[in-house]
Amino acid sequence: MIVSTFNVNSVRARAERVAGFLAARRPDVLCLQETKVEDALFPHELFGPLGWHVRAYGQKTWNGVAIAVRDGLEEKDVHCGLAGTEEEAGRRLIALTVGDLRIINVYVVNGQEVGSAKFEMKLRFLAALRDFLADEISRHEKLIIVGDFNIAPADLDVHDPAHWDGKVLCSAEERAALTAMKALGLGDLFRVMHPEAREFSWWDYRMLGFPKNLGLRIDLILATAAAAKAAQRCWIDRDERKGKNASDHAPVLAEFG
Amino acid sequence: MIVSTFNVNSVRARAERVAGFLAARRPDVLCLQETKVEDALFPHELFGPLGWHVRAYGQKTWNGVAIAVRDGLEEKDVHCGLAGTEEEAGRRLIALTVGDLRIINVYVVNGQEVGSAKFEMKLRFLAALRDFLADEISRHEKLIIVGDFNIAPADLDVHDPAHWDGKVLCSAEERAALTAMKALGLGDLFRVMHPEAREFSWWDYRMLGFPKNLGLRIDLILATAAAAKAAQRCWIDRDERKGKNASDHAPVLAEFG
DNA sequence: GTGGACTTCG
DNA sequence: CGAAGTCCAC
Repeated sequence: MIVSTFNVNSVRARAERVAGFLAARRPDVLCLQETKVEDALFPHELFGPLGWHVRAYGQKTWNGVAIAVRDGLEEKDVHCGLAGTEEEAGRRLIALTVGDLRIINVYVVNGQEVGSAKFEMKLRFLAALRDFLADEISRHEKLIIVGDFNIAPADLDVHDPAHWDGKVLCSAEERAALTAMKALGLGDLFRVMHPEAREFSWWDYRMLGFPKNLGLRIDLILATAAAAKAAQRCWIDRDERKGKNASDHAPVLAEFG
Repeated sequence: MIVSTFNVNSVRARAERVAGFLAARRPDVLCLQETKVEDALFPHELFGPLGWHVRAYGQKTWNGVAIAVRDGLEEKDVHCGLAGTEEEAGRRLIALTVGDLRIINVYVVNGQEVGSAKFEMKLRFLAALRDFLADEISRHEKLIIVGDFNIAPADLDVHDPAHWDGKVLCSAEERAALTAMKALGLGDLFRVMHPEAREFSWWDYRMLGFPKNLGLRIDLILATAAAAKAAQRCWIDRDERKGKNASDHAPVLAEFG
């Protein structure tokens, strides 16, 4: 089974790209972030004819997550929202179970700048996410949490560590919050499988970020030991960031046996 | 020689449509209205590779006219602007000569509503245009003035004359102003060649105007006797209004021998 | 640099 | 309905 995470930066603006990705990679489960659309307007007509059905949890303008599940597979225990964070942070989490795999899809708040009010909000969000995860892990042995974490775990995940040192997405506090989540028993699947690879999943639209490969790896798949044991591959589909009308993120994929 | 007039409703938003039109119809001269772009940002890169060069006279957001001339043909006596109208009406006129044919390209003000301040401004614009034309005609025997006149000359040019009776684009005052221009010795080429045809060149984007054919013929080619004598055909390219990303106007074309 | 919301205009 | 501007976020 292939699970993918993809921050699409508007599912409506990215319609053809997402359709092309589904047709080319045929993930069994596709977790989307930054759908930027309220549920009533979610473009189900994009997914249905291709053979996927979608659980969406979105809002106007910002944020929004969704999970597309390939027809034939059945999802259960769908859960929307991260309690206590939504008033200030919006709709950023959806979870469901396919077979014996619990899948949590999250869009972590960006945090704008270290020390800002939004940065404090990000830390609160990460604390709430850790608590939520602890509970989920206690009830699901085989679990993954995927999405845009807006944190580059280590210097190897940054094109220019000196330039990014201490900045938002790379600060010690954010990395500590991610470490606290991993301490619940989660492994960073791409890094486990590629201990030395300097690959990225996000490149700023500005300043020729992608052509110059000025990227960060902030889109992650964290897996419990039971899920990681089943994992066969984990890779970043860098090609999806190429060309016109691309998102600023590339999808990350993992195959489970 | 084929001359065409086309209100593109933004030359940048219409880039692919305009390129397709040039490739398909290969007009020697293409007069554009509502380019909606200042000259420094005019998309010359759209025309150059296809084999046309452009004289533009535009502004931000509104109005703007341009003339594309096929490479190999040379334009002279380029004239921009209609004196005395620009402060209130913006950039709406450009003229040039190709061979012995004087070509004036105009985007007449819309006028919003009969009796409004903008309607009075439209009448002032039409008066200034008449004076300008009188002078041009005195100096150029073979002359055409093409563009979006925002006037349907007669009831035959209106899908529902009763509904439009007296309204802006169809009022007696506007039609009288057009008649005054024609009185300088200009013929409405499409009407001269198709005395009975009920064809339109503009359909409102709203209320399914095109699917229901709720159109008006407001895009005209007026020709002096010498120019009309050389005219072989005049037609409206209604197909260009079809499909996605179309302008609300169709191009009008004329072939001169 | 790209997207969405809102406003203005036709 | 669909342009472009302004504003805001990332």
